[in-house]
Amino acid sequence: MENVDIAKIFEDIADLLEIKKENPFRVRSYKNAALVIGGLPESVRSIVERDEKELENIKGIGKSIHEKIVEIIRTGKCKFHDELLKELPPGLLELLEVSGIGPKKVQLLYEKLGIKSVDQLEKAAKDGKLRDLPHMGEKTEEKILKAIGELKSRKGRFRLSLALSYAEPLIEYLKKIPGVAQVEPAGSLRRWKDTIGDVDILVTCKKDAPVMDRFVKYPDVKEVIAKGDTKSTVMLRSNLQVDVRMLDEKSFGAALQYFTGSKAHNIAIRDRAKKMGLKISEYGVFEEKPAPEGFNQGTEKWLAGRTEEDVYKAVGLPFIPPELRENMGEIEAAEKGKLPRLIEVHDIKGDLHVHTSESDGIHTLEEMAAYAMQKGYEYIAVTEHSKAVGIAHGLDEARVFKQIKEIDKMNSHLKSFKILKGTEVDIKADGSLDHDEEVLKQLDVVVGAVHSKFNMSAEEMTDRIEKAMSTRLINIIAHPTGRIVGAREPYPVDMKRLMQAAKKYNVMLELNSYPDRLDLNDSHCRLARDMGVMVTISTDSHNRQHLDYIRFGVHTARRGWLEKKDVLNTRPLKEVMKLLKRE
DNA sequence: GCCGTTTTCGGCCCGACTGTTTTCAGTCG
Repeated sequence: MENVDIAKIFEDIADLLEIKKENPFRVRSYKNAALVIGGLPESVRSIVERDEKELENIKGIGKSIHEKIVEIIRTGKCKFHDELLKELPPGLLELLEVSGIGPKKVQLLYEKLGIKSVDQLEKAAKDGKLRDLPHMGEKTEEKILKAIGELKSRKGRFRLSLALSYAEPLIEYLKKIPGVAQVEPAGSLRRWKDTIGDVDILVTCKKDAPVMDRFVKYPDVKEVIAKGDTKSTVMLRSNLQVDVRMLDEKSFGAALQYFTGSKAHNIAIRDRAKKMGLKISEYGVFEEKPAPEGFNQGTEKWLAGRTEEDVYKAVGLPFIPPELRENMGEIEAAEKGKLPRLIEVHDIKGDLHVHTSESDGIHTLEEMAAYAMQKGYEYIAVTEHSKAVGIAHGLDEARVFKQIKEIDKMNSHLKSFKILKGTEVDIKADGSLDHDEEVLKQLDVVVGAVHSKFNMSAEEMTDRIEKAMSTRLINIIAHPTGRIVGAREPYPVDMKRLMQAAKKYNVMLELNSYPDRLDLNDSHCRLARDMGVMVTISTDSHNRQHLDYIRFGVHTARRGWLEKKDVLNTRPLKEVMKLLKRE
């Protein structure tokens, strides 16, 4: 029972209570609890196992939800949840996934027509039975049918890199519309989350700029979902939904802050404002003045909203970088002036995990090095697979020696750039390494990685990796959780114990920037930071363009509050060599 | 159901768009 599973139970409870027309604030409590639990860096299970009382310190979790969490951890079930599901058919929850259908409509459909599944809803809409219900007509039927079709074809969220590949050209297109001043993406895209639900773009422009007309005519638009004067929504051919909002310059910062989220962060900021007698909306920060005698409505005075800095300043805070806005301690840190000085993409001085055509890459050593130099790097480490990874043409010892010679020769011609000799040595099932000690000792950097038997238990897998580290031949553990998006779930590993071992054996953890590999996430980064384990951000490049993926890794590190000093490859070559000092 | 430097009771974030109305309810973000 992981955090996501527990969060899902509370989400279900909230939805079911809402359908039952329960107290909306009670509903919100469960929704909020789901949000909080989903965003925790540590598994609730381990918190409960360590000390149940620690749950009391988590904001948004009170007595009742606390008890339910413990119940879920102990028994794997929640009685209250089960009872609600007995009372209402589980299919009702599925109905909520149809866009345009909320709890009120679900309730109505169930009560009047006995609809309790998406299929039944589809049939009723096709038969024209919905139009007799209040607030529903023919158009509603059409909309519902369309939404059901989309739900059925929907593939879930978009990987950040994919969403960016659609969003960035659209942003350029919007910038070219006459009269447009500013165009900024907001939402989870701006927070650089691993996956994106939809894209929010904010625009300021001259009064008569034809933003909405042009936007809905963007060549990649498949369907216009809504078109208004200040807000429009379209579906791109890729099934990525995009919202564009037009704003006054005066409120651009407030809107950017509001639409960047996260929801939890904004609620906390608004709450803070309220306590200061202020109101924050997407239009700005307002001072609320009480109603004068004889009037029942007070007035409000606009205070700020032009920039995000102004908004934060109005509530007594410094600017908080979007990547931190998760209500995970950033507001408290900002209050105390203790926000991290986050790592930047340009801090990266080299890449310590790249492949060439010698194993399973497509570009040669020369080509990879040339591209890295062009990026302004000081060094790269060539880290080919070892022989156990046959599918990747892993190198045996003889080929490693051959590559060492080749690199020495190239380095002798290079001045301000160095190619480091390395390997991505396979950690075999018993924890032994796939290269002899003699070979490994001749290399500048040894990256260790698991490529087989992913179905071990967390205990076994952690033992396996720890044993490999205990040889003291490894500098870096690559893809410590092994996740490949869309291809393989992460393998289980006890991350805390792994980090303790990393500290003991002076090993660093790799944050893989490759977009398919979200294997070291922001929570892991925070854990590494708290435990004093150094991280390296690498691309695991298999062609030279992959070196540009470094920005994804850097932003994951930013979400994990990492600073320049926490990351090995922000350091100049000399320091890196010192830190890699191999005995 | 949660929370508290005005409160252990009485609040709880706010506005646009749509489709249905004829002044508004529901949904969404």
